[in-house]
Amino acid sequence: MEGTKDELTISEFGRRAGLSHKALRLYDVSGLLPPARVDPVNGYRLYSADQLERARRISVMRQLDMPLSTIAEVLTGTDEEALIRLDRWWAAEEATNEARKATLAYLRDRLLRSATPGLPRRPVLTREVPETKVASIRAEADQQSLIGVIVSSTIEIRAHLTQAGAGLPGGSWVIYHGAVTPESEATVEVCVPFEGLVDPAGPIAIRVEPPHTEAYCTISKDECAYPRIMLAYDLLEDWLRRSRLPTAGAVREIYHRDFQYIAGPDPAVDIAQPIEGRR
Amino acid sequence: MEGTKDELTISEFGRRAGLSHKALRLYDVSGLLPPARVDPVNGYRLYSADQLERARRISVMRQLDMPLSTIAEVLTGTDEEALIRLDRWWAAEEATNEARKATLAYLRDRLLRSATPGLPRRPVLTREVPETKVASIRAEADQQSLIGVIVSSTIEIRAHLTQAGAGLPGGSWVIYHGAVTPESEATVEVCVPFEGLVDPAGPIAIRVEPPHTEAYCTISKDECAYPRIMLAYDLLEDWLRRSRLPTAGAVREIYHRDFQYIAGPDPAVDIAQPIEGRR
DNA sequence: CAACACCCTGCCCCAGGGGCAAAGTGAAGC
DNA sequence: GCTTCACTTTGCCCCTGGGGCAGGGTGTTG
Repeated sequence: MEGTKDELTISEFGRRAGLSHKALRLYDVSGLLPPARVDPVNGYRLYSADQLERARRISVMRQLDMPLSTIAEVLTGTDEEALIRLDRWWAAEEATNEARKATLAYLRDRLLRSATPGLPRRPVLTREVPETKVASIRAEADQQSLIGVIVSSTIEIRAHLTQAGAGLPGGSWVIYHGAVTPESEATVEVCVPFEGLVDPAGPIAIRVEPPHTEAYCTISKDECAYPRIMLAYDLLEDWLRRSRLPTAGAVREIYHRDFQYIAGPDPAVDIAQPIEGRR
Repeated sequence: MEGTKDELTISEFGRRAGLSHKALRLYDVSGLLPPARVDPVNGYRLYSADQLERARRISVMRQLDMPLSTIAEVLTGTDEEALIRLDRWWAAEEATNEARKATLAYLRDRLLRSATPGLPRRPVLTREVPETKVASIRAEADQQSLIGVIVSSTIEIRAHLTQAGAGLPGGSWVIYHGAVTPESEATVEVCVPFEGLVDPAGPIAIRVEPPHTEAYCTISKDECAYPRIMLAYDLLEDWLRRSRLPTAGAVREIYHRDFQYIAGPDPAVDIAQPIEGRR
């Protein structure tokens, strides 16, 4: 025993703090909790009783599944600052948990739909789309930045078209040249149709969208959030597989004329897939 | 392109399912999602379009942070069964999240208390404890089994003492011969004091608890749950450090005479630490 | 002097992949 | 036929947060 000396060996310290000697060794080499003193002869780690408070805090934070790097950040500075950073981290955790809940709801729906097949609550239709002149911006986007990219690009294009005196028949769409999932980013192309003569400018390109046939499915703004929106994609793909029609181009989301980014139950967006139609 | 053939290469399949080729390779070797066919010449993995549904489900479940082994379990059998297992898993996740919330509350309290020092909301007192004859059961317990072990041991001892015709002055306590944290288990000793002459039986030992001085702190049943109960331990330890009195034995939780495992705000439990008192 | 309880470092292991290298392979263009 | 490009395979090392074990040093106690 150490008696009156305030130096604790690693296992004594670990016992009092609720940490294994393996964890303490790790926290030492990572700099999160270096011992007060290391015996230069032994190499023994010697902790002071004053370090118990920090060690216990670390132990509790690990029980919250907080990464060591985050713990190190949170525990710098005063306790008031630590409290603020802790609350901020927890808010982020709550947010991801909300996202998990939404994902769970989607998964349940998918399993239920498969359990009771033939329940296409929204029809998939086809239509002919005429040749259209569009101004577009291509950008890389991940799921976090996607909405921001779409909104800002649309505004930028609209401003350019208006300034150029072009006619705006309304509506716009986003072509997904790859899958934007929580893990992978992809190129998206924001398109705004117009009438008249307009020069390209900066990131804004002018091109002609060729005429085509597309299969589409209309959903509301409420159904437009990830992962709920996946249901519409599933529906469309199901229809395509059953109809045996080959696809002809990238999938797109078409925003109706009066679309605003405010939630609501009214039809507002088409999920569309160009197909090789009968001409 | 594969054309009309229903065999997809690994990257095509991954693109359609939202899974990386690394993940697919892993799911193959782990048996979670083996490809429909492996070309014996190439070694190329060839997936069928029918496997897309399972792959997408796996992808969504991974977004929920479900371990691969759990996914494999959940996805066996019919979709209805899968749904049930999914809900069961989510209920467990919710439970751990509730526990995290409680731990967060404790951590915030600890940081707050340290931020505004000198806030001992409950007094720590000392008292002399006379020599006492007790019947006790020692058992290994982790945090999950702890309450069950305590309750069942207490009942077992009480039954034995009653049957032996001993007098029961009431109350009981649990001595922690080690730390019971969410990670580590330890030996706990459930003690029931009695009067009269009783034989030991099975796991029940008879011994004399020596007279001692102890520092203690009284809390309510509400405050008795982990990790909230840690506050009482902190309080006691703080007091001990400031009083500079050496400890003399293992810490214990003393349940008052009328203790029942029903929540409530009334004082019900003493957290006590034997100390080397002035005789 | 031996036994035992500690302590150290170093190595391999887990999930769930990411990243990179070396090597084989298929199809398309020239 | 040859090159190029895209694609595939295997293999290895990396990350987090430790657990477990081996081999060797140390300090106290009987």
